[in-house]
Parts: sequence; structure tokens; C-alpha cells
Amino acid sequence: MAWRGGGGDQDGRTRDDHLSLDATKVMATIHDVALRAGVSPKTVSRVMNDHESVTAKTRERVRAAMQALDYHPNAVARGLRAQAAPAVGILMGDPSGGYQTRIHHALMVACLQNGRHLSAELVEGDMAGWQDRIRAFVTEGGIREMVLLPPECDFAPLKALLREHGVRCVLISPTSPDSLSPSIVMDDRAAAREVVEHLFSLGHERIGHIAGHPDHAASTLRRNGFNEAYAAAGKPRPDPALIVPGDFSFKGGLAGAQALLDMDNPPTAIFAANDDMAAATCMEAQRRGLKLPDELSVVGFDDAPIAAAIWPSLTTIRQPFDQMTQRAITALNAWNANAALGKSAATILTQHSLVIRESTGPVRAS
Amino acid sequence: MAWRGGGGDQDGRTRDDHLSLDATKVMATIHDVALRAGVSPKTVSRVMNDHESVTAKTRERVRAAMQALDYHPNAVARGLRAQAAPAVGILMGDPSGGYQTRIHHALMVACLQNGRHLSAELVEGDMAGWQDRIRAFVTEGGIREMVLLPPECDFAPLKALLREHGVRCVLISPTSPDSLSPSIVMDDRAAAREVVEHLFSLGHERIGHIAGHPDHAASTLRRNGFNEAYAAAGKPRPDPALIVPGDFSFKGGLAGAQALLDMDNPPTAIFAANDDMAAATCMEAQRRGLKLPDELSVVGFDDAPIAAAIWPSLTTIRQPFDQMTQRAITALNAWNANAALGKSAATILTQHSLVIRESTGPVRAS
DNA sequence: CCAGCCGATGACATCGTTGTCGGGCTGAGC
DNA sequence: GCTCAGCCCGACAACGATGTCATCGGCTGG
Repeated sequence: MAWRGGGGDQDGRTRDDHLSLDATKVMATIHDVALRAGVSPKTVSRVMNDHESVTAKTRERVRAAMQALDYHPNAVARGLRAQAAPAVGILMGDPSGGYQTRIHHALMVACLQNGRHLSAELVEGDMAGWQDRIRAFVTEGGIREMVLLPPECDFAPLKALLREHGVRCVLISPTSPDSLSPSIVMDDRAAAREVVEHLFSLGHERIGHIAGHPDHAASTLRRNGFNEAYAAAGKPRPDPALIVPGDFSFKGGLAGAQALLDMDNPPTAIFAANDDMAAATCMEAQRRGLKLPDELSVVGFDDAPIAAAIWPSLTTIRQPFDQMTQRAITALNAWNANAALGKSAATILTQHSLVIRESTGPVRAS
Repeated sequence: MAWRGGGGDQDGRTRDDHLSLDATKVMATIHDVALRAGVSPKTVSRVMNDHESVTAKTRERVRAAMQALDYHPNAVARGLRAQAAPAVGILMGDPSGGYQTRIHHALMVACLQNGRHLSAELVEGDMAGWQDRIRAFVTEGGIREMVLLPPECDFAPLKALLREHGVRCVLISPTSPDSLSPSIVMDDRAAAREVVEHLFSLGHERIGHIAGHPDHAASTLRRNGFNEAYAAAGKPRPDPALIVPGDFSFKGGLAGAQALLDMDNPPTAIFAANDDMAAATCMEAQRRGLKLPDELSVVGFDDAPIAAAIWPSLTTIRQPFDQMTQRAITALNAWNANAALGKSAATILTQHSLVIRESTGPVRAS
């Protein structure tokens, strides 16, 4: 009985005893469980992975022992044996956009629900020797599965390197689907069209667009959707001057909004390619004394936290992050289930929705 | 010889061959290196950890072999042997504040520079059974070191649980230092005083304060610093009505700013306890047609990305995240170096700075 | 009644690395 | 020349879990 306790009856370990007073609870191993249940370690293992056939009675005894010892299998040892960590990898870069952070969070939730873990590695864009870093991440950490976000999910050398190391990838919102990795995408073009159609329905005709960062495929898709909406509605092509560049940043949004509002014939509505830029647009408009949404309607994209926080709250497109990450994990699980199947490179479309809030309203009669 | 193939030349493995065409490059093990260098695995290990004495010539041979095989030690196996993963743990909750995200990013950078890894686990505030989750994280993942952020770093049951499992913690900005874990803190009170003194120097007398989330110690410290500045300057206690509650969110900042600006005798300057709320304050002020900084000065806290992005750019306190996380890792390293030392529970103070931008200006003569 | 079979279980090896211990080699001192 | 110290280095085991194969029952069918 005693200091460390129970379960393992008395064990003679002194392994760490000299190391200070750490009453560190040494965790029970599969051997301890086996001993207590009066079976072999292998049988315990069988019970855990409910493999093959184990007598109900034995199974019960083992389970009881596990419970009594508060046994948790050691993931490190499992990883060693299996030549693979149970963790899903993800590469993180500059977090300032918020997009990456939200995906990361959603992925953690999805992993939690699937009994997995997430292991993140830093990748700064300008990093020299990124190959070695990735290699080390994969190789040392035993990562065999990864989720790639924009913009890395479009970086072919990275994908080649990962493939070379046998890492299975799922791509989130890649520019173009990859024949070897499943992709999780949303229909940016359709979403952008819905935005414009919503604005049309409110009577807007001159609509400005602040585009996204040119490196992200989504930027192009959203802009294309913007243009297509005109065609679909049988309207003439929009004035090209109404489309200004942006970069998904607040600052870029400010510049874009200024450019649009400085025009001789400014738009009555502005569709920014993400919420940060939309928020900046609201700010710039209010600074100029415009009343929102009466004198200017603004639409964002992403439904970031800021969209609901600011005033007026933003009409925006909700990206289904939960669903996207959930499917990403599901895709990895499925891949494991039927490993040999080469047909896994599916493209999975997720459902967005237009969230109408207070930043859009009918064109003011004037 | 060569059941598995020397030096990676031709190897006869078929382990995964049925598994599609994966030309998976199987990574070299310490045995491969040893074989190629003509030494025993143990010697290779010695070279890697530059332990003890190895002949320069041998060392050289081994290094060459390692290089030739592109050998990277397997962290999983090491972890198993060492009973500890090389990773530092961190608990992540709701990312919307941005604070956590920035720390996380800075920590990844610090880990990178120290050849370590970061392993994150999700902890939502309302989670039932968090004990089991933490236990699993620590126990299964082999985590022996952690960095705790607010508000978890003040949660005693959590710290007790971790201690019980022998996990070493470093606390970032805890409410009060812990006798068993080193803490990395900044002097929030002094920083808040500097903010107010800056405003005093611009001629402001009626200064509003939007406080932070009551659960965060920093909120109290910043408010106290706000009050102390008055005493230090020999001025009467500030009007209590000028201090309104907040919660570090954009939305909370909006509400706070509205409350302050709705007063009969509104303040000429507002000090928000973080940048999000300061940004909200700017937005609200501009919505009301106030010119910044002429009619209202605004100060934030944190130097979040938004501080430099919006117009006017925010005067704010820069929290030295890089330094804080760097020191956190250093503290862990030091702890390892002299494990038995109990004196590690130091409190490490980091240096903030007041960043003066465009959101503050002299009181308008009127 | 015995051969053969099948279902449940255990012994052993293995994953890649490192601590322990002892063996062998070298060189110095007598 | 011999011995012994001291330095390198390798054999072995161990970390905790699991795949492989053997084994040990008991059971059925001829």
C-alpha cells in the first residue's frame, strides 16, 4: 500500500526515487494489468484492441484490472511498434489571418471526437531548409497523416516530399484537387454568386469587390463568382474598376475600401473577399460618415468572430469549418480502413451558407 | 548480413509492398548507420548525444555515415526509452481572443529555436471529464513539460493533477506566482501606469477605462495601474464611473465605449484593456462622428496585429511574446539541467514597451 | 477410442534507442 | 617484458506494446 500505490500491489521500483520528492504516479503498464488479471500481456493487448477471440470471462477480468489500475496504454510505445504516431500533423504559419487558427481549433475538436491527436509544426514562408524541417517532423515524430491548409496545400514540392515519406494528406481548400490526396472544398464561386445575388435582390447595381490575396485560389474563385453573377442575371459585365486588389488583411481592406469610396461614382455595396477586409470597409465607411447599411451595404466572407462582433454585424458566408475538419479526419480514417484502395482521392464538397446580418440593406432611394 | 540491407543500398523489405505503389522511403535506423560506419549502434548513439569519449576518428566515420544515410533519430523510440516525449505541452481553448494564438505561435518559434516540439491539447472550459483528458494527454503522449496560459495557469486542480503526474509547468502571466512552477510575467500594473502617464502628458484629465475579462488577473492589474497613476501624479482618485467592465472581446469593447461616450461628461481619452476593445472603441467613436485622435484618444494593450492595421493605428503596450515564450522554454531547459534543484520556481519579469502610434494626441483646446 | 481440428492463450521476438556492464586494447611504469 | 590503469567500444537488456507462431486444451467425427 502506499505511496504510489495500490493496484500494482508492491512493486520494487526505485527507478526515480532519488529524484526529489516527486510523488510522481508512475503509470501502470500492460504488464501490471496482465499480472493483476492473471493473464499474459498479449491477452491484455487483445482485449484492448478487441482483436480475435477472448473468452468473455477473461475479457471481463482484464477490463476490471485495467480499471483498477487506471491503466492507459502508452501511445509512445504503441507508436514505436506501429511505426506511426497516432497524431495527425498540421503545418502552421502566420496566424494573423485568423483562418488558420480557426481551422486548427476545429481540427482539434474533430480529432478529439475521433480519439486522435493533432501535432502542429511551424512553417514560415521564408524558411530556408524547410525540407529538413518537414522531414524531421514526419520522420522523428512518426507522423503518417497530415492535413494541409492553404497555401501549403498547393505547394507541389511539399506534397511530393510528404508522399515520398509515405505521409497521407488531406487538403483543405486547395486551388485544384490533387489526384493523390482527397480534398475538402467549399464552392467559393457559388458562394460569391449568392452574395451578389443577395445584393441584387436588395436593388444594388454598382457593387464593389475587394479581392483576396492573389496566392490563394479562393480569391480567384470568389472574384469569378462575383463576375458570373452578373452574367447569370443577364446584366452587363461589371465595371472592372469596381474590383480592387486586397490581401485578406484588415489593412488591405482599408486600402481597398478607400479606393472604392474615392471613386467618382462609388458603389452602393461592397463585397469583400473576407471578413477582416469587410470590417475594415465598415470602419472606413463610418469614418467617412456613411451610415450603414443605408448608404453602403457591406458583405464579408468566412463568418469570422469579428463578423458577429462589430456594428453593424456583417452579412457573410459561413464556411463550415466544423464540417470540413470532421470530414478531413473521416477521410483519413477511411483511408486507413481500406488502405489498398487507390480511389481515395475524392473531392469532398461542403455546404456553405449565407448569413444575413445588419450590414446589408436595400439601396436607399435617392 | 544485410537482412535489411546495408546502408540503404538494396533492401529486401516487403513490409508494405502490397500497400500500393508507395515508394515510401523507409528511414534509416541507428543500426543502418552503425553497419555502414562499422561500429555498434551504441557508439552511434554516443556520437549523437556526444556522450563520453569516442575517438575523433570513429566519431567522424559515424557522422559521415549518418549524413550519407540522411539519418534522423526516431523521436518515438527515444521517447519510449526516456519515458518522456521531447515535446512541450500546451493547452488550447477558445482561440477567438487572439492572445492564445499569438502565444502559441511564439511558442512554436521558441521551440523551433531550441530543437523541441510543441504538442497541443484542446481544453474547452465547460468540458466534463477534463481530468481524464489531461491525464490521457500527459500519460499517453509522454508529456512531461507544459506551458500554461491564462486562464488555465491559475486553475489549481489542474496544476495539482499535472504535478501528480510529474509534469513540469511554466506559467505565463498567472494571477499569482506559484511556489512550484516558474512564472513568466509582465508588469501589467506598471504598463497601465505608463499608459495613463502618457495620456496625462498629453493633457488628458478625464480618462475612461474599459476593463478586461474579470477572470483574468491582468484585468485587475491593469485597472489598478490605471488608478495608481492618478495617485502617483498627485491627482484625485478618478471618477469610478469612468471605469466600465469589459471582457477583452470586440463586442465587449463596443459596449464599453458606448457606455463611456454616452456619459454626460464623456472622457477625452479611453484606455481599453486590450487592442480588440480599443479597436471597437475607435469604431464606435468614428461611428459617432468623432475625429480621432483630436476629439478622443484611444489606447489599447497587447500590440495585436489589429493595432497596427486599423486607422488610426493604436497606441498600445507591446507584450514581448517572443521573449516570454523564449524564457519559458529556457526555464524548462534549465529545469532539466539541474533537475534536483527545487529553487526553480522563480518569477521571470519581461520587458514591455509603450508603442505610440496615431490614436493618441493632445487634448483639443475647446 | 483416437486422430484431427479449432479456439483460447502464452512465449518470444520486434520496433529504435539508450543505460549498464564488462571486455579488449593501448600505453605507461616498473 | 609484464602488469595494471584507463579509455573505447560492444553485447545485452530494457522501455511498453503488439505481430507471429506455438501450445494446450477440449471437442468432434470416424
